[in-house]
Amino acid sequence: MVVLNGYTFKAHYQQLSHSEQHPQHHSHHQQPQQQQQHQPQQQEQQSQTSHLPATSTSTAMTTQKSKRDWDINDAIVPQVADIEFDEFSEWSDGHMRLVYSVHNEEAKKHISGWAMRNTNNHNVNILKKSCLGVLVCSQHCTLPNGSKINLRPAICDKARRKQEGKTCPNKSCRGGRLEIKPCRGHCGYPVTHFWRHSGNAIFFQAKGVHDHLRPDPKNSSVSKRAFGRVALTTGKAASMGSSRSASVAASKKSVISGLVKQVKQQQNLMDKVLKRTTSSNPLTHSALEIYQFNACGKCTTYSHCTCGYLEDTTRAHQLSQSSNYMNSSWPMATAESAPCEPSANVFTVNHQHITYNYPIYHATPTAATAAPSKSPGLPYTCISELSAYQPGLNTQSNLSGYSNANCQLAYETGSQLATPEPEFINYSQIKHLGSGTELGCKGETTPTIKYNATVEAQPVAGYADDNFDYYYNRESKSDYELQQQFAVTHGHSHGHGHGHYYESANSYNGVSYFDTGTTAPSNGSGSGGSVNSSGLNITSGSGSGNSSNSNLNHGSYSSYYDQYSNYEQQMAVAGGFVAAAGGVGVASVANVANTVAPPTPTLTYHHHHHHHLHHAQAQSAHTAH
DNA sequence: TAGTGCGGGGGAC
DNA sequence: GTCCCCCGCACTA
Ligand SMILES: [Zn+2]
Ligand SMILES: [Zn+2]
Repeated sequence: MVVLNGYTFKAHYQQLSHSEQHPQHHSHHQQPQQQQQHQPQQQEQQSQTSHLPATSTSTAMTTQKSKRDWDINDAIVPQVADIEFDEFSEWSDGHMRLVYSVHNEEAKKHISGWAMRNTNNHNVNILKKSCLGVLVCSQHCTLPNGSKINLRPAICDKARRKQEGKTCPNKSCRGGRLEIKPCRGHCGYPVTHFWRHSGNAIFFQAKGVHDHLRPDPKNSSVSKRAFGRVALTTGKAASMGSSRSASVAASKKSVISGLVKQVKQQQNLMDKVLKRTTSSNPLTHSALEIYQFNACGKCTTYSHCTCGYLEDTTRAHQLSQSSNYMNSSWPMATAESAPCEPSANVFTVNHQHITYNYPIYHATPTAATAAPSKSPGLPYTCISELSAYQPGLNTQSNLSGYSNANCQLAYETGSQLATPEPEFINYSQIKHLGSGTELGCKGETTPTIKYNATVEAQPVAGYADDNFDYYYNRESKSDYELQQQFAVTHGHSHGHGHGHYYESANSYNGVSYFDTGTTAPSNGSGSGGSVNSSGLNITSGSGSGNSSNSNLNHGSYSSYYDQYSNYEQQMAVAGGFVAAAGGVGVASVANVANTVAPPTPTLTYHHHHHHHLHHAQAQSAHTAH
């Protein structure tokens, strides 16, 4: 099952929606990586295309809204039945959300075919990764099999540095050097993946559409040659993995397949962009879908955004002119910088960096006009396209955290691989969120908090079989929303330079980490969580992660396991929900009656600026005040 | 040796 | 003060 933009896409629905828009695509199941190299990207691709937003796509889909409408940053994410887990998608692309079983080995490892590297978002509960793009030849040479150099950047910084500048593995290439073609698939920033463990599920969310081909696997012939393991003879197929003893026929065959593969990938890549240009009317169904599909929700400009698709014939043209892969940068460089425009009274979601999050929606005419200035020195203009959204249309798309806003960002193609990427609620913003103030783009100061669950303009026919509606679909402000609001308004605290975000709950104190392999401890007994009623300073000795507490799960992904498992279970009983991104402390759930207000998740920020305290120490110091 | 995640902290803003 | 992002550490495969 796939959840996209607030909609649930069961297999058949995916097919349906897909066939409606992209009849050429079918099954959404991904191929194993091995096969990937030999098969067109189509099938994988479709996973992405089928995730085109749904807004008004079809009645079926609209009515399919379910408790699967979650965002990785929701305080509460749905609980998913075992049978509903998605198959692992190695090449997920586009804005999408998947739910895996905690027993899914691949999911547990947070792997991806794309070169995704860890990004420190200072949120131990949500793992963020950003795409490193691909390694290409500076000469853009062509391999004997007709394809281009398209290698997988090493995840390890050191290893990657060694890769860069190496001579092109293509023997027929003169002077080519390997260089990184950074991913800019998410409003000019790298595509990001988010992982979060909760209950019996692993929640995965991807943001952005890769603007580059899938990198060859590390063990590809070209890769081996490039990095010194295997020699690649000029006549041999490069990335197809043909053996040295391959016959001429086999060689030709692989050459062809190599060509076919990359050409198809390229085609798909262009399709991803071109399809966004097919409609020039932002209000048309497809345009709206595309909006939702591509918008990062934070950036508000689309005129130059890599995510853009509106009207952009120029870009499309340039794209189509590019050879096998696009140039190191998008044609946006030639685009004009569009001024920010006020948005209508529409909702959007604030995806500021630093992530604990409850996406912040703002519905102010002027809110979405600020320039995020995400990356200093980089031209980054924002225009809200939200005006395309009429409240009556369907704001459900916002539920997923994606607004129909785009951005424009042009920055140097350098070795900068980090990910200044649009994200979630900003801690500093949280603390400004008070009563009904509003917060616009980064840098603005007048926010109105709206949560995923509450942006809906039009109540959707509910699901009688669970409490989803109760929490998510009620027209009036729900308890859930109130909780969330409380959480946020109280979640702020000592926002200082370096620290981490922790979620805590007023009624909680207890173990911080669970073994992902086991069920969450029953009514957790506390192990050091200390909570104060203000929610300002909550933590536990184990709060810092895997370093200081024997209670910790030393699995590499234990941190992403929801801390609120107990509560989650309670909620599961009560309403089929899983409480969220818990930070520190889970505790006597008994106090948190299932029908009563859930424990208020609060955000705690540990100040470490210029201090070298361990978390436990930091906490003591902190609570001392 | 590389992949992975955690997290300190410099420094730009 | 905020927070992007570089970097090192620990651990694993
Ligand atoms: Zn080359
Ligand atoms: Zn990418």
